[in-house]
Order: sequence, then structure tokens, then C-alpha cells
Amino acid sequence: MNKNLRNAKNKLIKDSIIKAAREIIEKDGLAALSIRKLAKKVGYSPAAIYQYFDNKSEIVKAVIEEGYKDIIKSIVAEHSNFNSVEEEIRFKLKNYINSALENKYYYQAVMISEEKNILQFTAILNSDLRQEQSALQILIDLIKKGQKQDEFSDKKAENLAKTIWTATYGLITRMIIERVEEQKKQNELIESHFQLIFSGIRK
Amino acid sequence: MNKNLRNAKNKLIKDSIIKAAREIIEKDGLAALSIRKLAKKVGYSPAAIYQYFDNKSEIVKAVIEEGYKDIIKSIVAEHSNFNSVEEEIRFKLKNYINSALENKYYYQAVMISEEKNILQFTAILNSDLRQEQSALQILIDLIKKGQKQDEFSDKKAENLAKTIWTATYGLITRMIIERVEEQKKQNELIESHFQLIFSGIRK
Amino acid sequence: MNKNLRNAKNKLIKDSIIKAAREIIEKDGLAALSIRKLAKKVGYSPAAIYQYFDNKSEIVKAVIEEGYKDIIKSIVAEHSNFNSVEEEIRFKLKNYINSALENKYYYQAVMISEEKNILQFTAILNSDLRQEQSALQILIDLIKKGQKQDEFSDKKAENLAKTIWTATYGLITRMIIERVEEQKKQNELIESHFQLIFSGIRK
Amino acid sequence: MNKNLRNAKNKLIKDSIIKAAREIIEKDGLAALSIRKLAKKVGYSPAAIYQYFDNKSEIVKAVIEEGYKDIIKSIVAEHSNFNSVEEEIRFKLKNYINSALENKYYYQAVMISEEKNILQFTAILNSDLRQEQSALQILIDLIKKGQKQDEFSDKKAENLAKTIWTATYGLITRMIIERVEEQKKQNELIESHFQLIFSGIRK
DNA sequence: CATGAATGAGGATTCATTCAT
DNA sequence: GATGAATGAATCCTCATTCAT
Repeated sequence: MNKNLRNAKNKLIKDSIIKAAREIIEKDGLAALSIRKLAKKVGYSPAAIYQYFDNKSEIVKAVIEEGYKDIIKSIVAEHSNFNSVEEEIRFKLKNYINSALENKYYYQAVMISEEKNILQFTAILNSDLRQEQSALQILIDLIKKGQKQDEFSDKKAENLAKTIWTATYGLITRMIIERVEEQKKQNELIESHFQLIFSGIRK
Repeated sequence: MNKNLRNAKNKLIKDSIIKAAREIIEKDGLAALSIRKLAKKVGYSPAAIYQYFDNKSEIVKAVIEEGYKDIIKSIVAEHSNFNSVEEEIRFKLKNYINSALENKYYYQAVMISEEKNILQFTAILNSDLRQEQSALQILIDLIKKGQKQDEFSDKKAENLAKTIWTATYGLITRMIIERVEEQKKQNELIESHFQLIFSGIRK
Repeated sequence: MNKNLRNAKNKLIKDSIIKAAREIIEKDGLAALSIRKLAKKVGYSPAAIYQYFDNKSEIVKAVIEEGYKDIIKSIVAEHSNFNSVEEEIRFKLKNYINSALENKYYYQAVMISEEKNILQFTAILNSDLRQEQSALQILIDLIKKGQKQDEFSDKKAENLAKTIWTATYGLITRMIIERVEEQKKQNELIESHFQLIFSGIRK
Repeated sequence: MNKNLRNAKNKLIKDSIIKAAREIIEKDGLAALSIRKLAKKVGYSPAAIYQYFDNKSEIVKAVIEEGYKDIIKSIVAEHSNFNSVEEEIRFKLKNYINSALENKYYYQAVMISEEKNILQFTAILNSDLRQEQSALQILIDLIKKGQKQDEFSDKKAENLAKTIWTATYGLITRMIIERVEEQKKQNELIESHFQLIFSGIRK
């Protein structure tokens, strides 16, 4: 159908805009994203952008949504069999960390933003802001599972999850800012991080 | 000497500019710092600012350089007698967290910076960058003390310190970004954070 | 005939565009009329509009041309029996004023226009421009009637009519611009206006 | 003094901006006034304009204020001895009308505007909007004077004044729109207008 | 030493209009 | 006939920076 074709084409262009926006953010930070720069990168006039998005903030939202999905995927990623819940959480957090480190500046730009649009995806602590709770919720569920299996101690799962999450965020961010890029060093830090966490919650 | 006098005066003015800039950053965030606003606050013309700093980014650099010391002070602050090393660490970290939360935007601006001059103060993980290791070193020393007193388990003190530090940084940063401002909520999160850490290192 | 059919259809669409434009003007003022808004309202694409009108100003012209007749109708409206000519004039002017106030922005757009096509309908003073003199002529005739019946003084009827007309136009326009919308206030002003006029022409 | 000189220079430029703005308005209407056009006309960059005015609306306000003063002056203009209040009012209104006709488009642009900034000067009917009531107040005072001297009938002075004013506004506006430019015709219309008014209020 | 004046570049949007399809 | 896509020009406004004075 003609209409389908058009929709597809439309989506293609939308995607190319999002991609360009993401690249700008990754390279120069969220603050550097301007419609003009974006349009130039995509090869359109600034006005043309508005045919695909209502305003800048819609673009930002789309970029984040799109991009955050990727990061979240890493934590949702199923894996056949784990010997313990700890192993499962380790595996998922590791995935998340790697995924974040592969998109350093993008991750940072996104996580630092105080725009409502974005906080709705990134908020961990403030549930008033959060809309999609997937990431945190998954962690909470896993902890509860671990508690049921008598693997973890009986602290409030939500608090544990939040704490683990902020701690992990801190680790990732410092690694990015301080340019810890050597695999070995990264792994050492991550391992140390996990050890602290899990000796903290293990029974 | 004439020259000395001039230098002194020059430094005085530079300092007043830095102070004003810091206040603006703290009040409205780094993005809100403009030369015009700054000049107005200092009582000079925008052009005059350029007699003391080459450009805006020099000012930002100076502000940040100038001020991390304040934040660090909070952790050095001596306090007479503690019943345990844990108590001492809790006390100092709490001080640090409070100090950071009292200077939210400023703290964030400082900690996010990737300038070498600044990383020299703020780097936790990358010892190549760090020059003055005070903050981290204090924590390492405390952990070692706790280990000697058989209070803490025998993991590598430096790694523990780094992990605690990045975790704490993560907590602070998320509280700032997500505007967790209620005292009660803050304390709950901080307590949860401490519990995880200390059950992780306690013997 | 095919051609006739086509023409008819064409006119139908043109009319729907004009109608939509008029509604926009009436609702938000002439300045708010944009092709996009118009197209949306008619259910066409902006580009389609250009198949029926060369450009925006043609549309505006058409809207205005189309519609003054409506306003004029209000003054022609017959009414059975009046006790005096004054009463009749009052009745008709009141009708006219109300009709104008019900189409505020539209009325204003029409009356302000300096297009020849439109002045042909709206001109009061300049008889060179006026073609259809209905509105003014009616007033002139009424005044003459009043003079014959010894109700009005013997000034030149045409001048009186023009003066009454411009005065009424002034009243309406100021009420629109200054948003005098309360019925009571409107009536008070209109009554005061009539009193001045009629004590000016009564014998 | 240096400062005085600067202030004077500053005022000169401000005035030149106002003058240019006024010319644009007179030529193409208020809607055509843009900062860019204005800057070009004055020979400055758009940004420079903002050194003299905070924003566009301040400019518009200044233009009106400045210009409306001129028009108002005409009505305030003292004249030695009048034989009657009627004569005085006639004289002042005549001045006002002439002054308006000398600045046709400017007058129209100003009087048609619905911006609060401007209505504050131009509002006649709606005293909520009006701030500087000079023009209307003068007329009210004159009417009261005429009533005291038993020259005018005892209708409510404020209503009379408003009615006279809106009527006069209507006359002026129609003369402008319909391009009644011949002196003789203008005078005839004005005279007819005055006759209606004064036979309406004379005792 | 200080500043007022000036600017170019850039910020987000909106608009009338065109043109290939 | 109709439209989606595209654009250039315009809107107001802000900013860091420069320079003559």
C-alpha cells in the first residue's frame, strides 16, 4: 500500500534524525544539540525537522526513549540458566555497565539531564518522576526472588535495589569521567563493586 | 612594591568574580552562567571580566579549581571520639554528603568536569590523574584502621575505598538530579546506602 | 455540461475555504489566519488551497468581499410598524451594531480594508468609491422621511447620515478593540450614543 | 560631564530607533515592525537594538508614548481666549483631528492595536485598560465647565465625553481609510460632525 | 583600568509557498 | 486534483566576545 510505504519512509527519516541527534549528544553533550546543527547533519533545512517532530523536546525525548531502550535491553536480556540469583544479577548488571560504557557520553548526557522528559526514564530514586519503572523493578523482583530462595537477607527490597542502582550509576559515571578505559582495570573495579554489594546482601 | 600591590588587587578581583560565578552556578546551574549575569553580579561591565580571564571557560575552570577544597574539608573535619571506625566513617561520609547537597549544582559541576586541573582533585579511580589524594587516602586509612582493629574484613583496602566512594558519589548525584529534597527521604536513602556498605565490609 | 459541473464543484470548495477562513478570523483575528490552520480546518493539505486561490491575500480578499453583505442585511431588515422615524432608525442601527458585535474581528477586518473591491461596499464618506450605496442610502432616506414628518431638523440629510454613520462606526470599533463585552456597559454606551445623535437632529 | 554626554548620546540613539520604528509603522503598519527591519533602517545590527530597549514591546510602547504625546499635545494646546466652551472644544478637537490626519497610518496602527501596552494610552471606553486618562479627562472637564456655565445640558459628562470621542474617532478613521484627502471635503465632514455633537449637548 | 557600544553567530519556531509525485 | 515533503525567509531574542575610547 502507498500509505504503508509512506509511513515506512517517514519512519526512516525520523530514525535518521534521531540517530543524528544521538551522535551529536554522544559527541558534544545534550546542551550542544540544536535544531540547526541537527538539520545540517541530516542534510535538511531546520524547518524540515519540524515536519517530523513537533519541537525540540520531542526529539530529545525520542532519542532518549530509543537509546534508553537499548541500555535497558541489556538488563532484560534473558540467559538460560543461572546457578544463583546473585549470578543472575551480576550478569545483568554487567551487561548494563558494558552497554553504558559503550555509549559513554550518551549515557552520561542522558543520566545527567534534569528534564522531565528524560527523568521519566532515568529516575531511580524519585518515583514521582519515573514512569517506566522497568529497570529498577527488575532488580527489585530479582532481589525478592533471592530473598525467597533464602539467598539474600531480608532488608527492604526496594531500598536495596535503589542503593545498588545508585552505586552502580556512580561507578559507571566515575569510570567515564576519569577515563578508565583499560579492560583489566574496569573489570577489577566492577568486581570489587559486586563484592561489596553482594557481601552486603548475602545471607 | 607596586607590582605586588597590583597583583594583590588583581587577585582580589579575580576572587570576587569566581565567588560570584560560584553563586550563580549554585543557584541556577552551570548552564545558567553567562558573562553578562556574572558581570552584573560583580558590578563590572562584561568587558571588564575579560581583563581578568581570557574567556568564559577559564572562569569555569577557576571556579571549580577553587572550590573542591571546600567539599573535601568536610571529610577531613576532625571529631573527638568514636566508638568504632564504622561510626567514624559514617560520620565523615555523612558530612561529605551533606556538604555536597548544600552545594548541589556546584558539586555536580565540579565532579563532572573532565579538566585535568580538576580531576587532579576529584579523581577517585584513576590514580594517574590524582595528585592530592587526601579524600580517598583518608578513607583508605580508616578502612585499614578498621581492619587492624578486626572490625572490617580483609579485602584490599584501596579497592574497598574506591567502591565506597563511587557508590557514595552515585547516591549523591542521583539525589541531586532527581531532586530528592525531603530530609526524611534523604536520610532513608543514606541509611540504606550505609547499611549495604557496612554489612559488606564488616567482619 | 462537464465544465459546468467542474465549475460548480470548484465554487463549492472555494466557498468552504472562505467559510473556514471567516471562522478563523472571527475567532482569533485576521493576524491569526494562516494557510496551515485554514487547510487543517477545511480538511485539505496546505498545498491544496493553492489550487483554489493564488495566495493568502486572495483568500482574505474573498472572505471580506463575500461577507459584508451579511452585515448590511441587518440594517435592511424590515420591521412592521414604528411610532416614529427615530424609533425606526434606532431599531435598524441597533441591529447593525449587534450584528457587528457578533462578528467582531470579522467586522473589523472588513471595515478596515482599503481594497477597492471592498470599499465599494464599506465606503461611507467617499461616494467615488461607493457603488452599492444601500446602507447609507437607507439612512439618508429615513432622515428625509423624518424631516418630512417634521420630526427632524432641516440639515442636509446626506451629511447627517454620514456623520451618524461614522460616529456609529467609531463606537462599534472602540467597543471591539477595548473589549467592552458586558451587555450592560454596551447598552449604556449605545444609549448615550443615540441620545447625542437624536437630540442633535430632533426638531 | 562625561556621564551627561553619554546619556545624551544614548537618548539620541534611542530616539533615532523610535523614529525609525514610527516610520515603519506609518508606512507598513504595526504588524510590519520587526527588529530586523528596524535595525537595518537604523544601521545597526539587530542585537544592538537590545542595548537600548529590553524587547520589542518596549520599543512599541516607546513609539506610542512618544507619538501619542504629540497627538495629545494638540488637544492640550492652550489658546488665549474663547468666547464659549463649545468654541474651545471645537478648537481642541479640530487640532486633534488634524494631528491624527497628519500621521494617518501611524494613528490608525496605534488606535487599532489591542496590545495592553498601547491600550493603556488609547483606551477611551474601558477605564480598566486606561492608565493615562488625560485626553478623555480633558474633554470631561470641559463639558463640566460648559454645564456649569449653563452652556451645555446636564447629561452625565463622562458619557457625553466618551460618545463624542468615539464618534470623532470614527470620523477620523473613516476619512483615513476612505482616503478623504481634499481639505474642503474634510472640513465639510468635520463641520457636520461638530454640528451634530453640539446641537446634541447645547442647552 | 574600565566601559559602553557593537556585532556575528546562533538559539527555537513559524510561515507562505513550491514541486515532484 | 491532491498531497507530503521541503525550504527560505522571517520571527524574537541571547550570548561570548571585541574594541575604541
